Amino acid sequence: MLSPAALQLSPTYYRDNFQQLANQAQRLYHDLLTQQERHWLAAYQRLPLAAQCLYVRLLSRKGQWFRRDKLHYDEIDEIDTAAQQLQEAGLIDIVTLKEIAADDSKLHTFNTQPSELLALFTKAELGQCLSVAGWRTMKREPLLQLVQQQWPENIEKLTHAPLFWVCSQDFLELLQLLFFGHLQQSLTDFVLSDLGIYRYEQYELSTAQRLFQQRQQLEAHWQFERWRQDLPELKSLSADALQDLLDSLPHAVDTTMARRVERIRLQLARQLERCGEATAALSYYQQCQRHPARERRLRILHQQKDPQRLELAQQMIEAPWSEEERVFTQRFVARMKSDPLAKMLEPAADISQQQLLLDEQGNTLWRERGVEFAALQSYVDEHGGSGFYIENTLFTAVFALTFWPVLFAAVPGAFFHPFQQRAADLYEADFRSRRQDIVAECEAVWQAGPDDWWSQLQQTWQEKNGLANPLLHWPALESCWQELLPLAVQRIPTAHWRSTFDFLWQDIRRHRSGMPDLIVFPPQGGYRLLEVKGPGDTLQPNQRAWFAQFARHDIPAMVLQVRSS
DNA sequence: GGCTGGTTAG
DNA sequence: TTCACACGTTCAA
DNA sequence: GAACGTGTGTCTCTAACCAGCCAG
Ligand SMILES: [Mn+2]
Ligand SMILES: [Mn+2]
Repeated sequence: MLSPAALQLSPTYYRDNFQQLANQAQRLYHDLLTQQERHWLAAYQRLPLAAQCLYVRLLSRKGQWFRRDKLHYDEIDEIDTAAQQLQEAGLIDIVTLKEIAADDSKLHTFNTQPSELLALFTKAELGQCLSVAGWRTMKREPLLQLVQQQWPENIEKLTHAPLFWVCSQDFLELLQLLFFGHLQQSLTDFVLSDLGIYRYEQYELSTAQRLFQQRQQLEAHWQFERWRQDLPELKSLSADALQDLLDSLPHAVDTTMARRVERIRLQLARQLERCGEATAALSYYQQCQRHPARERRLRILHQQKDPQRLELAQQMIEAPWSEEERVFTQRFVARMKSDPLAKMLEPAADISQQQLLLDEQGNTLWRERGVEFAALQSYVDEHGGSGFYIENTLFTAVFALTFWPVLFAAVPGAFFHPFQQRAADLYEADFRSRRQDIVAECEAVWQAGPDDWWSQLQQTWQEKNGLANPLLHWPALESCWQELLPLAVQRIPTAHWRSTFDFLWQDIRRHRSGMPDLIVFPPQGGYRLLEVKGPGDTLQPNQRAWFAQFARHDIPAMVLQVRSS
């Protein structure tokens, strides 16, 4: 394990990171940039180091106004010189409150509200400098109201020090978008990685394929990502507001954007349903081609006794979009009381259940560490052997370690910046087929036999330990891995591994969750998966999908109904 | 003077 | 940018 | 019983710093 203290950043780390963003944009996307953007980048690149540093410091802070007298950076000796150079390069403006107060047009030029400038000062400064009677007892809000009313009278008394105005946050945003492909990651990711807080696989970056080919595509993404970022809490929105948002969703310009737009369309439509507008939601669900759009539609149509429900149900039975949808449809249609449809259903696989009564000690464990640990201890006490509380972690981990080279293979477009925890297309349907050769190599290892496979797993576990991977929760397994892995490899038959891996391959995104809580290894050999359920809990849809899969492949899984005695 | 939430930094 | 559980409410059968 | 909403704990990167607020 790397200790964070051992990793030191350069004094100008933030500028160096920004430099990487700028360089990549200029190298890969020069032809997609506007004249203004090119000039901006060129102006930045011509600056001396100290000015670049000051600029990036300011750019990465909130707001566009800064007080000179509040800026202190150890690594920038002459802030005023640097600021002067930035002004000459046209990257910032330097202005005093006196100048702003004297010229009405200044606020307009700087696209600024008085409140943005007042935000630079504390309550005490506002009250004392502007001689507001009784400011000490006022809250900040009413004080601001008062001061704004007398704007611009006397405001120069707040400070004689210059103010810096930085307007090009948009450009930084553009660089982020070009580098990461979205706006969720930022310069912070460089730091966290350099500090060793996040550690990423050293995959090979894809240079052949750009994220954006045309300015129009770039603009569409930019606008959408910004819109997405500013989206308010859905819960706070009225039905009308939701409909407006739904109607203003953009047309996607590529499959990536289409996926993101549709995800939001589903969320908005679902929220619209919660507002009691089920009928309106129907038409939005109809535009969606992914789960749970048809599930929601079928529920609504059924509730409204709409005749169309039969046709929809039939389509869903015949060609489900996902295992979760298939499992839902099978159960739901059974309750729809439609003879023709009922004939189309698969025979329902029964899920074996067992009761588990907890003693006094078990009840204590339940309260203190959760129902799963209580069930685990009680079961192992009674039946002997050993057991582990693993939920999704064991199977996704063994899968990820077995196919590690596949997950991080350098396929065109899969990796385009150094801070990805997964390939861009990991959750796409053709992920596996695009890497078929490497899949075959990895399968050869695990099918070579338990010993070869086991040592390969151990080696990858050691080698990759701690590297970011959505299928691997390292800390959760750390304490039990050495004990658990040999048992798992010996006791779980190859055929079961195969069907489990196949199921994961089928839909990595959805099938990474829903696996049972416990795995137990009885003294007489074999293994068993146990899903623990307290009194008020039943199988979730994704858990049903896994249990259906277990039934198809004779994998020993059951539900443990836990009751306290 | 303690508590809290937002911002900044590495 | 999670995942799962517990608990309470509502609704329909 | 089914479906749903909500709160909770787990996970969250962490710590310093600052302003605002309020109880005493
Ligand atoms: Mn669970
Ligand atoms: Mn459970």
